Amino acid sequence: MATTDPSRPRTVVGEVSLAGCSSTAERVADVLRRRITEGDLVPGARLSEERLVCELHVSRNTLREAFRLLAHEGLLVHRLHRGVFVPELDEDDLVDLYRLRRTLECDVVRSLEDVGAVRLGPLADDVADGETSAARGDWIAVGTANMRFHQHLVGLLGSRRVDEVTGRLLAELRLAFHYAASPQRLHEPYLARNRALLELLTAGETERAAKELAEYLDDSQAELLAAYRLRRA
Amino acid sequence: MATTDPSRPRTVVGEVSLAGCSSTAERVADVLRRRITEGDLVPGARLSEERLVCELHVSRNTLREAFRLLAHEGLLVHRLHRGVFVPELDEDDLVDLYRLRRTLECDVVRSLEDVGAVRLGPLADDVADGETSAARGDWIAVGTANMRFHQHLVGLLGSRRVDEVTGRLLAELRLAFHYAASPQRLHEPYLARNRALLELLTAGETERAAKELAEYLDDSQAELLAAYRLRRA
DNA sequence: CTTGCGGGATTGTTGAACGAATCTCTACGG
DNA sequence: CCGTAGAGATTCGTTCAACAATCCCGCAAG
Repeated sequence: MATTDPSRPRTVVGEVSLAGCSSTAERVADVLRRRITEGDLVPGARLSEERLVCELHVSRNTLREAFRLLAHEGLLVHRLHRGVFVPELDEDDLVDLYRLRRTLECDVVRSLEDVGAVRLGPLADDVADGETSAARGDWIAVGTANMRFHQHLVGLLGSRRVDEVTGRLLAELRLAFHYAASPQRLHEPYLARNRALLELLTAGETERAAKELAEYLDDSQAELLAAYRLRRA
Repeated sequence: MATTDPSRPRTVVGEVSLAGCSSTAERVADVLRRRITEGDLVPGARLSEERLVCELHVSRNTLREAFRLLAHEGLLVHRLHRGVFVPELDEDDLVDLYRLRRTLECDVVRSLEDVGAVRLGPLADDVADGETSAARGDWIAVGTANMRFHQHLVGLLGSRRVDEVTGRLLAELRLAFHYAASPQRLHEPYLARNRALLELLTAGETERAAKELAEYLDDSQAELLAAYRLRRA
C-alpha cells in the first residue's frame, strides 16, 4: 500500500475480529454471510466489487477471495465477467434441496442408536432457544434456532462431510425463506414438531422419529412452495 | 503486466485452452486437478505458490483462486499461513466417505422408477469403457471409468446438488486409491459388478439393485481399508 | 532433552494498472 | 414507432510488486 496512507485497513472489517486465527477474507465472508442470511442482501442482488471494497476497507483481491468462500457455500453465484449475485432459488431448486435434506436427515436419524442424553443436549438447547425467541416475537431468531436444531441433529452422526453438506444445504435453503411473506407462519408450526422429534429421540424411537421427520420435511416443503406460488400472483 | 514482457502468459497454461469461456483460474485448476487425480501429486504434498507461478505462468492471485476452486472440491486443503496440501485421508475419512456415498447412491437407485433405456446409455458406455481399458491393462483408466459410472448413476436422479456432492465425494475418494498397491486388484472385481448392476437397472429391479449396490460398496470399502492397513505394516 | 530465540522462507494482503467483456444509451435505418 | 448497431462507460479478469504477518528450522542456553 502507499506509504502515505494514514488509514489502517486491516482491522476494521465491520465489527470485531472474530475467533482468533481467521484470515481477512474469512472475516469479510462472515460479514457478507450475515447480510445475506439476515435478508440485508436479497436474492438476485448483485454485489459490486468496487462498492464493497470501499465499504469493508479491504482490497479487491481479498474481497474476491471472500466471494469464492461464499460461492462455495452456495450463498453467492459467480457469473463470468458479470460479477457475483445472491442466488435466486426457483421451485425446482426448492424441491432439489428438500430432497437431499430428506435423504440425509432421515438417514442420520434412522442409523442412530442409543443416543445418550448428553449428546441430545445441544438439540434441547436449540428447541428452548426457538421457544423463547418465539415468545419475544423474534421470528428470524426462531428460524436461526431451527437451522441449528437440524444442524445439530445431523451432527449426531459424527460425520464431517455430512455436516458440511448439511451446512451448505441449510444456508442455501435459508435464502428461500425470504420469499415467505410471514416468517411467523413459516416457522411457528415447527417449534412443537422439533420438541416432539426431540422426545422421540430421547425415547430412542429412531424409526418413528425418522417417519415423523420425513412428514415434517414434506410439510415444510409444501409450505414454502405455497409461499412461492402466492408470491408469483 | 510490464509492457516490455515479450511472453504471452495468457494462453500457455499447460496445454490447450479448454472449452470456450473458462477463466484462467479454472484452466489452472484443471491442470492441477489432473496432476492430483493421476497421482502426480501425492497425498501430503505441499503445493508451493512460487514454484507453480513459474511453472504455469500465471500470477499468484490467479493461482490462489485455482487453489480455492480445488479446495472446494476437496482435492486440496488450505492451512492458514502454511499453504495448500493434497489431503491425506485416514481410515476414518474413508469410512466417512463411504458412508455418505452409500446413503446417496442407494437412495438414488431406490427412488428410480421406469428408467428408460436411453437414460442408461451413458452407464452402458462407462461399463464398456472400463472393460476395454482393462483389456489394455490401463487400470487408471478403469478407475476413471468406474468413477464416471457412479457419477452417471447418481445423475439419473437429475438433482444438481446431489450430482455436485457426489462429484466432490468421488474426487476425494480417488485420493485414497493411491494408497492401494495394486490398481488392478482394486478395480478389477467391479467391472463385472458394474455390469450386473446395469442389468438390474435395465430390468427395472431397483430394490435388488440397491441391495447389490450396498454390498458392493461395503466390499469396496473393506478392500480399501485392507490396503491401508497393509501399507502401515 | 527441552526451551527460547533469531533469521530465512512462505503466505497474507494491499494498491495500482491494463486488457477484455458486458452493459447502457444514443442514433440510425427499416 | 420499433428494433438494432455502434460508441462509450462500467465492471470484471489478471498481472505485478511491495510489505506485513506468520511459520519453520537451526542453534544456543538452561
